[in-house]
Amino acid sequence: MRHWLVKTEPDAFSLDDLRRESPALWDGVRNYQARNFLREMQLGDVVLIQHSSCKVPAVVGLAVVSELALPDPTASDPEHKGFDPRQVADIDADKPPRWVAPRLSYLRPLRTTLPIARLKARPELADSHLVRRARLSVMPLSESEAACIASMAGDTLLP
DNA sequence: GCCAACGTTGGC
DNA sequence: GCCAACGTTGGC
Repeated sequence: MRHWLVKTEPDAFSLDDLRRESPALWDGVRNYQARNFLREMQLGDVVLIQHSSCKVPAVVGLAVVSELALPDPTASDPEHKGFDPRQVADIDADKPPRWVAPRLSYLRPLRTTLPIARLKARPELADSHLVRRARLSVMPLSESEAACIASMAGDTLLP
């Protein structure tokens, strides 16, 4: 079982929104590295939800992968902001879909929410994607990184 | 295939 | 709202 971290803007879709709408399609990702990570997600993997672009950016809660990544329907919808005609071309050509979305099911809030500033201060996380890769919205956590976050949050990070 | 211009993300 | 750190686009 792997651990992942995903970012979401709470004004658009918060942890509470996920709780109300669980399970939810995690759509709208339009970055190739993030897309590759979405493809790697396995059923039962635990996903840390991080609020971004808000007053206190922080890891706030947990979800679990409840359906493997499927073609992101918002990418084939011309009415949608995330529309990408190449998605339609890929599907028509029987190629793997360019953009995908897994389904995530709400788990719980973290016992202690963890502001990004606190995470960035930890030497154990200095080499993590979170610290090293600006703007990446989907990333894996190593076991040791997950263990560090678990201990900071007073949470097992288990489903 | 290089790279300058441009657009976006997201912490601060 | 600023701006650094990116990723993408398109002319050449």
